[in-house]
Amino acid sequence: MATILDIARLSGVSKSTVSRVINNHPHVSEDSRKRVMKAIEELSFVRNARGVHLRIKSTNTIGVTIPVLDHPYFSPLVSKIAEKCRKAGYKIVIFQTYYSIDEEYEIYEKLTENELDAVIITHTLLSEEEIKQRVGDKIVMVCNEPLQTGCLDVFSLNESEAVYSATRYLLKEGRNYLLFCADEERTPLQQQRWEGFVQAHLDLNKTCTIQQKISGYSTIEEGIILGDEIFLDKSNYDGILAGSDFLAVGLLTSAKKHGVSVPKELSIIGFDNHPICLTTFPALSSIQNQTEMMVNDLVTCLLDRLGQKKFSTIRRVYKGELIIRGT
Amino acid sequence: MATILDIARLSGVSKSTVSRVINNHPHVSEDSRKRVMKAIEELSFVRNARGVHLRIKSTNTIGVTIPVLDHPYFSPLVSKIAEKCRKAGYKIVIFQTYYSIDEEYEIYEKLTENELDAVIITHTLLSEEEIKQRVGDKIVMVCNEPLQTGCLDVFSLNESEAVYSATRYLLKEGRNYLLFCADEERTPLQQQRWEGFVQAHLDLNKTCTIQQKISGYSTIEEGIILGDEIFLDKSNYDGILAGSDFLAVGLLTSAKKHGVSVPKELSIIGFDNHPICLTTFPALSSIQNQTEMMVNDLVTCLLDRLGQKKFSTIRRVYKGELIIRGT
DNA sequence: CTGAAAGCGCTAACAT
DNA sequence: ATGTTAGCGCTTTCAG
Repeated sequence: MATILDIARLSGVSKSTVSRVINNHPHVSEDSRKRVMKAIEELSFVRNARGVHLRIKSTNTIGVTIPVLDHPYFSPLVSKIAEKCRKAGYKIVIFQTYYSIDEEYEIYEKLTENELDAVIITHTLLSEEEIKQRVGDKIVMVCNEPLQTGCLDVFSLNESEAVYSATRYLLKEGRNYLLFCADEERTPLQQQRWEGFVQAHLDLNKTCTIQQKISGYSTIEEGIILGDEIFLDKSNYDGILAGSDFLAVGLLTSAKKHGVSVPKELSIIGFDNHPICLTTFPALSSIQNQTEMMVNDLVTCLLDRLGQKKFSTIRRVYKGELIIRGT
Repeated sequence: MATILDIARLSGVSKSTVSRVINNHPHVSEDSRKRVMKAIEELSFVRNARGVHLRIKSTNTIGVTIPVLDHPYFSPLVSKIAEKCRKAGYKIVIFQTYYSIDEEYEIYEKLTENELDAVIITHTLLSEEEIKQRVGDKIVMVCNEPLQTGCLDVFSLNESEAVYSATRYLLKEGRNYLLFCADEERTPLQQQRWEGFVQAHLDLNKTCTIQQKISGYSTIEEGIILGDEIFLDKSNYDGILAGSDFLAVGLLTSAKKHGVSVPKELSIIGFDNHPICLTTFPALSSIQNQTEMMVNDLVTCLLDRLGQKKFSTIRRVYKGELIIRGT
């Protein structure tokens, strides 16, 4: 592996000049430049990023977390974030956390150890305070997870309101015994959703117990499995709030199999308004959120932070919209 | 930001000893260790990875490419790869290529510039030779893309055979005019699939023209759009080989909408055997591949390469299986 | 068990 | 326009 020193020697100039050429600095004679380029070619030199990073104290890289790569909601979300950051000239790398605290720790470590210039987290099992304490004055931005202590910049959706309106809708439609399905119940997001669910019941003078909540299901397969359990003994649920559209589709598939008629006997509402909603019969009702705007604002804010602008932490919440289709 | 020098000074030892403590080296007195730990605590020191990387000439990081994050086939695939590598003690980072050659170049650059110890590519628009020429003796492994010139280690699926058997099946069932849908037709993978399609026709003495091939569709939405075009003017296709299950589901949705009866008038076969196959009515026929085994073998091989073992390039192909359901 | 010293590859004042 | 020099933060011989 040739280094700039090798290039310098071969082309008869100094390291500095080589560096100038590599980085397209002005004030290099055409002659020197040519000789350097030739040497680079000959030795097939490539810059060693490790040296650069140490020297310039930056890696121009932003980390983005995702619970698991293969996720119908988070994949498109992170994809959007990534695209925006790239356009702003940053390299972006994606980390899976597997809903694990230890994985999260590792990412914050990468940040504090300077492998990353900033990280964007799309979900977390930690409190804002703990994150803040771990990363100090390094930049971390929260996307999608509704944290609210103001330690970090957070851009999130109004989860409780979305669920509230969906729940209220179902109850007003005459549904009496609803099931609430959470994905990973430990996150603040899921807690907010549950609160919306409970609040809607309260406001309409309906009772609602913790029995109506079930956690840990999110995929199509899991929806089918869960449905097979629920519908086998002819449950008395007449409405389900699924934590994701995929889960909802799995439930719907199972309901059909067990002869439960949707929406006659059972109503189902999904989450995220994924295109899959259009493929079922009847088409799946769902909740759509303004993720696009959320991502735009977040990245704008991030760039300001990276540009050393000073301002107090930002917290912005985006509204959801209930989309009623056939289920 | 405190450095080991600060720690050394505060604890009254040398940089070397601090380094030994940080890295859990033996031969450090209990006393020194304690003083160093105390200083680390006091100054809330964290190691700067940039210095480490430069010094140890490694980042312990493996890059994995994915065309786009939000992809029903690649997401689970990359997820599996990532998990295996992590278990082997490597950090892994994921890069989106957006089916763009320039993005690919950037990743190879990261490899040659030593930001990465190895990269695994799950698809490519380049030839093996060009990749090899760009990365030299750095490690790049190919997963899923059926390259065959032997410059690199490649682990791939037998795409042509899978499509061949599906096509043959449809033709034998009496279907006469099939449509072949490719995702991104420039890749070798898609070319192999097309070859399988053509070969099956040849072997059964059927004609087949380039008109029967269509490219650039892969999502549910695109399936619906494509279906809306095809079924509007009552096409005479009586069978479709969709490049992915999601595309197939979109097509199926559109077919229903236009009153095209499946499987009576039209047969559809998807690809990848995603759980979504179970959610349609009739359930979607598809092609299942041995991705699990492919990933295992690939990572094993990668670890050998990283462990400096010498052996000539490996090329392994895994068989697919046609799964006939209702469509 | 510990410290001194060299050096990984690069950039950027500063001087000329 | 170019070279000299210092140094980013760390690990690792080598000597003691």
